[in-house]
Amino acid sequence: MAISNAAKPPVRRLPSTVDVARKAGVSQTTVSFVLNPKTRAKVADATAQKVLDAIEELGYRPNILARSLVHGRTQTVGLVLPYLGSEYHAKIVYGIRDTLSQHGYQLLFMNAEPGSDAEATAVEFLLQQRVDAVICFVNAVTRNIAPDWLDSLWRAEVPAVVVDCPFYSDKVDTVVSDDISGMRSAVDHLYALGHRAICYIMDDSPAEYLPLRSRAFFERCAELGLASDQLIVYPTYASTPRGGWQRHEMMRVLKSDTPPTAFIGFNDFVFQDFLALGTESRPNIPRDVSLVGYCDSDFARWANLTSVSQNPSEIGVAAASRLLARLVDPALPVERIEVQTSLIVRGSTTPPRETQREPATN
Amino acid sequence: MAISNAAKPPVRRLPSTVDVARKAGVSQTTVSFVLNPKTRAKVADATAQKVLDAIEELGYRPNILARSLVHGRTQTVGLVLPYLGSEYHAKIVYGIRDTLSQHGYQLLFMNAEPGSDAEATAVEFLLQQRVDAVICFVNAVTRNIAPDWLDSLWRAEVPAVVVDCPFYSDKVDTVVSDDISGMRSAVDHLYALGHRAICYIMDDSPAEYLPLRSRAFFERCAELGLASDQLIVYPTYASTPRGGWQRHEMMRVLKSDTPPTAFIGFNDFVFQDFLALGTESRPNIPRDVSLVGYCDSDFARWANLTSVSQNPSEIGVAAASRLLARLVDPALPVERIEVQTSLIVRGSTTPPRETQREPATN
DNA sequence: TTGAAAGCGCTAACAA
DNA sequence: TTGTTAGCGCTTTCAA
Repeated sequence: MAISNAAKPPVRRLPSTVDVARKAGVSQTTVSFVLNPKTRAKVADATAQKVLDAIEELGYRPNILARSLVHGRTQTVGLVLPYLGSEYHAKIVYGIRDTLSQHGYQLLFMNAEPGSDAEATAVEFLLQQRVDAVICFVNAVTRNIAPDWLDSLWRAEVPAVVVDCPFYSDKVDTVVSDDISGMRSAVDHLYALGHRAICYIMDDSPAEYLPLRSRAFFERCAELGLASDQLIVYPTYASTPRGGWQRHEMMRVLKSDTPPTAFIGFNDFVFQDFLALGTESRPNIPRDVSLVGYCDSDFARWANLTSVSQNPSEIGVAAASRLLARLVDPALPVERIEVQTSLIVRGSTTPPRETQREPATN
Repeated sequence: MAISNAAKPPVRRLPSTVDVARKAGVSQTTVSFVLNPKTRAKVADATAQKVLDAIEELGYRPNILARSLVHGRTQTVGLVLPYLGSEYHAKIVYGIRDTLSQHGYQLLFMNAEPGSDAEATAVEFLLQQRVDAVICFVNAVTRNIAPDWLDSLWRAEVPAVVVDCPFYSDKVDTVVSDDISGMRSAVDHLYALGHRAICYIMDDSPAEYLPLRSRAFFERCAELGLASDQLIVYPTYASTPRGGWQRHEMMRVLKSDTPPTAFIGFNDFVFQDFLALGTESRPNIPRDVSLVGYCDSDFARWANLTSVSQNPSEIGVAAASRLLARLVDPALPVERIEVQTSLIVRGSTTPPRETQREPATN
């Protein structure tokens, strides 16, 4: 507070078109004409050169704020990003950024913890900045509950797309990964290899908000007649478990009466400490046990882990494309776009050992 | 006028203070007074309520662009971020964001590949957006060569801080990690444990642009009388090597005539495939060989890897603080701020095996 | 080919 | 307590 009061620096006015015009001995209009490619031809070359010289001398730089004020458009799309360090989100954003920039839009991000007040503030700030459209992530942390800012977004009638939205919305376009077929492909892959006892490592979402992919695991197991009672619940939200916790849990399950021959993780990282461990004390992968992750992270690539890719880049492209379409025609009906997953088969999956053939199917 | 309105594309003008004023039956000034906390008291409650009702009814939302145009300040800091998926950069940005928001500044990001045209465009765009200050990263990919936009930043006389700047700049404040003492702490740690043959895994920067931490490795080895001819050069820039490449190189070195008893990596990730491997074929960590990484990434935490932390959050705080200081006093002398590293000792380092004691010191 | 002038939405003297 | 008015920097008719 003291600082914001003290922060009263002398407002240094930057050079404007008026300054440039005066220096070049022309009118403000002429300067504007020179600056705008569409009107550049209206000005004689000699005059234009004088203007350009003045611009150079003064270090003039157009003020987009003023331009946007006149045009009523900013050629800018706002994006609220919950996580900066996430490969998955990064790839989505790259897809968005590249698609938008090809169409002359700049992508402006803000970052805020998912579910925080700052997140709502960020959306509001972007709206007040008059971005032409907004892209947001609705994160799992929000527990499938539509945040308030989703409503203000809708009332603002600004073209918007929500990515990763776990719940259905009839107010705003959503782009999501096809979690269900993604998980089915993982189960089916193991089933085809001969596995009949699969342990699922899931996150600790409350049962009523179970992510689609978890629900899909149980459904597919039921359809195939597989037991799905071997489970590890990973405390994502409560607290990050100590290194070694995950390994310990997996070893415990493997030593049980009905040991699984394969694990499926709700993401790749649940296998991290299991794989990083000095191998004396853990089974061989994939000879003793098969592993399937979810996310197709860099880690999966390094660890040679079979994993379900959500094709995040395509998610980004889909989101941006939808936005561009709605920018052209705001009356488009609300849509839910599902992006297909791909199973990336690597070295962590193989048929189960012969010895475990008999008592497998339940 | 009516004609030009009809001819125009359907630019939907959002409600403005004029609309609110008309609806509330007051003047534009009154609306402005109600909106601004500092002048709110000037307006009678009854009048204010009429204004607020009108705002609610119209779905009015202030236009920051216009406000900024008047004030000449945007209360916004622009940030160009080269990598979105990097934990390290994320932690820096969180530090920046939190510090700035405490002082009433919003952080607006743009993202662009380091060294690309888009990066220069992003800086220029932010400047044209009239952000009050700019923070950039100068990445190693730029090969220690000052990018052109650094110069335009300087000429714009906008308060700016460059983070991770590998070269010295007398034009702009820089905040960097103390790479030299960071690497020295890694070498010293191993030396104190008794290691006398250390293999360094470095990136493939050309010799003349060697990162400080690599230079520091060789210098410290020389000071301690350690051989430093065992090297693995990791092709960061050329192409990401296939999984297993790194492990293969490390095994090769370990089977040489003068095997090292420890490795230091120029980051944590060079050890990833070595650690993820089915352990039959690799030595035990730390019994057979010690490992020290650099970055203190999540991976290091999982893998129980000793690593040098650059304290990225502190880097962010330092950068933001410096920016705030310069915002108050633009005449501050240019500074290079070094943030201290911390050696995080974990389970990957231990004294070398007895058998290798004799021929160690060269 | 160039210039004058009217706004875009908002703020802040200055009046009333 | 409220209103009038003059800009902030730019674009864009319309006129010269």
